[in-house]
Amino acid sequence: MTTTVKAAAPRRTRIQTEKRELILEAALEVFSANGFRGATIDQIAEAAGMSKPNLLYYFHRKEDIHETLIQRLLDTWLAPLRELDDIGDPLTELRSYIRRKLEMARDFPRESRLFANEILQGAPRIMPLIEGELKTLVDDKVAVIKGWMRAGRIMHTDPYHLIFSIWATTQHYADFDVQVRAVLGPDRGSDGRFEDAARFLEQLFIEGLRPKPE
Amino acid sequence: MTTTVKAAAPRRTRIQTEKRELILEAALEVFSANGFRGATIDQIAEAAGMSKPNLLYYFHRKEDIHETLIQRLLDTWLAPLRELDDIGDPLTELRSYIRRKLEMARDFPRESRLFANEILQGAPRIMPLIEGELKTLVDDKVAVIKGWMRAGRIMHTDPYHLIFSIWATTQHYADFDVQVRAVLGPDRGSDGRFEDAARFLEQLFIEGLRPKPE
DNA sequence: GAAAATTTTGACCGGATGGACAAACGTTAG
DNA sequence: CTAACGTTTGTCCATCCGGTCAAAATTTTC
Repeated sequence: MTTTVKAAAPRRTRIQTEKRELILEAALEVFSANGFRGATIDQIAEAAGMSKPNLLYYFHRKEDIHETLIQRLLDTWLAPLRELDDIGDPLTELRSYIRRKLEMARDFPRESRLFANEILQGAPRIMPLIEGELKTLVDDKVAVIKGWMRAGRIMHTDPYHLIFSIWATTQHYADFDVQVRAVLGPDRGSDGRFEDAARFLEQLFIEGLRPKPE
Repeated sequence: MTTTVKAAAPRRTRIQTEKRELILEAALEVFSANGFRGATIDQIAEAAGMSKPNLLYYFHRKEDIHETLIQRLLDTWLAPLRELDDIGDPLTELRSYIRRKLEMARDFPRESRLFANEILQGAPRIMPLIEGELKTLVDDKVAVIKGWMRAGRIMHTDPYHLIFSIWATTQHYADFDVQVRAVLGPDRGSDGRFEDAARFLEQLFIEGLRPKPE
């Protein structure tokens, strides 16, 4: 009963589960700040409060840590888009999608940067996921958006580029955080920045910039 | 006459000028694809068609190459924003700014990625430039945009976030190119992608998504 | 509480990488 | 022709880094 022939889930002790989690947390910090190549096992080990050989007891190779991290990431990352639903008002749906995505940039900036780092370098380690899972999901949601357009419920434009623009604008606040902060100055704290951004993006996507006739 | 007391521009032979240019071109390729840490002097030397010690004859340290590259980059990079002008129709001005910025993403993707890499890692090497030159320019243009808003010539929103959103959406096509390509599929070549993007962004920024009443 | 299994550590290895250097090789000016 | 200067190369070094290994320390199991 406890043994299966194929791909049994690795049996893990309490310590293994805890330590692996500790390592992944530390690795997220280090990878997102330095990229895969820029991060060293020693750095991760130190951030996790253990020796390098000890870390390598839990993850045999540096790449294994990275891979685990990325695999988890993508689920979290695509969750907001998965929620985009055909029922309800299209503009409201899109507005909430933008808000959710912006909240992810605020609450998980390290995950965003990890992803950005990976894509920037040509996605060497996650190309299959991009071409598979991600593309499928996008195609799916594009169909929904096209439906809205055909019904005249939102403007008629390119749905792919609409999704890209939402990704770009929201992730910008995580990936380019230092630049945003430097330009805005220290006046507004993190909360204020994201409030302003949310307000702005909502208006941009719904109304655009052309002034309404009185 | 040929000697000045302070900081004389380095006197360079013809060969030096040529070879330095060759190295910078090669380094742009390698740095933008691998990040600073991920790039090796050997790779750059090979891409430039010379031996490592020979390369080090022209640039003493890896960082020197990177620094030179980044310094040049910022000028090119901010040129489109510099052109944003108070004269002329605001919507037209913004439209051309977006188009120019998108053209830069298309024509100089390596520069875009070099910049993105640097910011992603916390801008360790160019923080002063961001807080100085870049911020000053942005503040300047924000004033212009605010004028337009006060005059009711464009919608009233946050001008800083407007600029961020233009940066984000346009640079996305350079920095996340592999993802964009993977999602769109191979149907449309580079030209088609950028045409579609330009059309979409123009509509988004000017009109937004809310359908016009008939 | 002893045997078995798991976890931790220190020492070590081989290859990559940034950089130094002196010697050799051109090139040019007098 | 040759001295001076600029350019190129082969060799070498120290450090870093990913990863191994055997032995010690600890925890779990019976």
